Amino acid sequence: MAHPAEDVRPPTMADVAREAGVSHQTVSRVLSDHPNVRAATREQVTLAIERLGYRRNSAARALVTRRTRTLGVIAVNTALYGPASTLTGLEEAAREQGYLVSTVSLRTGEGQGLKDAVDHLASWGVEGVVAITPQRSHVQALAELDAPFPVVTVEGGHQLDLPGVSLDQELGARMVTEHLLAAGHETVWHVAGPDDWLESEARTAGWRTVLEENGIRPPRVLTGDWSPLSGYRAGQELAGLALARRGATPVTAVFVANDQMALGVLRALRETGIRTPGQVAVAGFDDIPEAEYFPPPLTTVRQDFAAIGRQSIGLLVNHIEGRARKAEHLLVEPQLIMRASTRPSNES
Amino acid sequence: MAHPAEDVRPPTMADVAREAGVSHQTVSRVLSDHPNVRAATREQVTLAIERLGYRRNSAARALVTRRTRTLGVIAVNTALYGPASTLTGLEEAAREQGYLVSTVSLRTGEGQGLKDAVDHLASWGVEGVVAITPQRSHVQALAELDAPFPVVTVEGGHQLDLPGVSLDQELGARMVTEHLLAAGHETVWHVAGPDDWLESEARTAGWRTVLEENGIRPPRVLTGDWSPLSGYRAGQELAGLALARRGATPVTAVFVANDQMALGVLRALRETGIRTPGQVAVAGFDDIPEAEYFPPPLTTVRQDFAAIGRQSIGLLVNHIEGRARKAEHLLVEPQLIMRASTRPSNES
DNA sequence: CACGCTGTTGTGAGCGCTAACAATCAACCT
DNA sequence: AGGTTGATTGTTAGCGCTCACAACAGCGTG
Repeated sequence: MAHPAEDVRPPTMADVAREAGVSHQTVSRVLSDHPNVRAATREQVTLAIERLGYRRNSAARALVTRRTRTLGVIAVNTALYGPASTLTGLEEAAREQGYLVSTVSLRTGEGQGLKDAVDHLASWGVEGVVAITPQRSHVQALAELDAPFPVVTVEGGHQLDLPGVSLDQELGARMVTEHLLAAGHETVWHVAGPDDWLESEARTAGWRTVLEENGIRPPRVLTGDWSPLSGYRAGQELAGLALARRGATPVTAVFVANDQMALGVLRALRETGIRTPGQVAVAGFDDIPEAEYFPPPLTTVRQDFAAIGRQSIGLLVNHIEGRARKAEHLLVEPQLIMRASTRPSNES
Repeated sequence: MAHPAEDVRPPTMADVAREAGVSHQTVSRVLSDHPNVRAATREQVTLAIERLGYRRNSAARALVTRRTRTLGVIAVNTALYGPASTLTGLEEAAREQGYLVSTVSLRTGEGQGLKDAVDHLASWGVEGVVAITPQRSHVQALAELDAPFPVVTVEGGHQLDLPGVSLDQELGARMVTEHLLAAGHETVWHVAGPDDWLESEARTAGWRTVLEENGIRPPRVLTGDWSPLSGYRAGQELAGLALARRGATPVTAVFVANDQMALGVLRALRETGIRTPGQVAVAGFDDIPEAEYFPPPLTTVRQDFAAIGRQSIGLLVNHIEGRARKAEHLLVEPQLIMRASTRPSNES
């Protein structure tokens, strides 16, 4: 294996053909599992391939077939647990289907960034893109961009005619809220995520619906930005309300729109001397790995990110290969994880 | 099959050439910013490109230049905060340099998975790979794989002759340990990460060195697996030791090898009625976004993931473009973030 | 004016592969 | 036997691009 020159080119199909004593076309047939090749020939070729360490040149292949077998993923905020997990799911599913996946992470979706990302991917000839862009404005921008390939959204809502996959956020919120009401709470307060986010809207909607179904007038919604800090601030406000006790609606249960904010709420309550769940029950959303170790362990809603990834890729590939035409929208079921933070206790 | 319009092929360089009234070669020159093109001609071509919505075919380009301008990333455990953040940094840096980045996430690095990942990327003709494989066995396996392209490791240590970038884990551990000793603690206990991990080893080494430098015999090391649960277990053991009080080495300060385990330790201490930092000070490593909202806010070590990503890509590109030959190893400086969990209090 | 130079443009070949078609041969039928 | 079939293999022509080189203009120089 002495490499005298660095420039030794990798073997080509012609090299293999020569080595096996057949034509390059036969080599091609073996590689693409064409049925009409004699077993003996096939073996010759396979052996030659192995001897030379041959590997098909994907660029040449792409050039002639006009298929790059490459998918793009555009994601915002990839360091967060949710997007990161979805990414993993996407990537695995795509690899199984024989696609290469290329990711573009945006810090936070400025409109220009999105366009650049699409451009970047387009210039590499991706055949389709999955966009994890959970803000309404992004989905809007994406729809208007009119990309030259199919686009599937994750958590992109279904108001526009882009196909997509989402967790049933509303159902998740309903489950939490119902769980809290069932535990005997008179009402449930809510710390929502930022306005523009579709997940945020759906969770708030689910919460509101359940309250209204039970004839309860929903209390004022507090709003955060998903960060622990914003949760902390909301928690301080809630703590104030809980202690004041003169308002018509007592604060004994809070549904926080994600686990990180819930962490902040818990801290604020603790600092104010309010016991959880004794005086105020708290629930979150996402089930991040830390949630089980929060003080106290957090009741939350788990998302099956792997399933979301698999379904998105499935949908995208269907579009690419022309098996789907319309803007289908799939929902994945969430799962309620009950932990100590909403456990009914002996205290009032 | 009634898609008459679906089959319109994207415009080629020849189309642009015809539109602009020049040869395809001139178009190519404009596209690659060749200096010897008359300004007027250049404008003609640019206009034609715009009119037709032309885009260079990357496959054809790759075929003739033998450069795919694609990089691979192999990462284990991408849903964790650290790897996910590094990934973002890598991806941005690569895009800036005009490379496409394709990620392969492995659940947890079985040897076969690694080989498959390299194969997958190789079959797409990546020009180099960044591997975020922080376990010694992975790096070993990677070195033995002898990939047909340069490989740069992140947190891969420098004992093998693979170039790489790492945070100066040992320095980080030293900073924490010194900080705790300076606060007056007689000794510092340590909850380490799993054995095979290089980060784990380096953090333990840094801690041990500082103790020895100060003439303190390091207490027994507890070991976890990075998860909050394992930290919780270690915390229970430490709580037992702290309360027993008959051992020669008092438990008043603990350096936990990552924040998630520290969360578990904190919970165990709290449940046993031990106050933090009053009775036992606790420090972590990573500075995950939640750390600031732990009970109490956690002293920890912050890593500059963006810098790590940028440097890895820089190193890799240098190797690809032949500007670097030897297995250089870069270190990134950590930053100590001091919070309440190690704040000296009035109690002894 | 012949010569070389530089700047600008065009021509032709070929990267490594697949798709379409042609060629060959054995087997089978009437 | 002659023709038809089907399986197997080879031949040829590009895919869209870049590279090497040729061609030609305009210019200054001896």
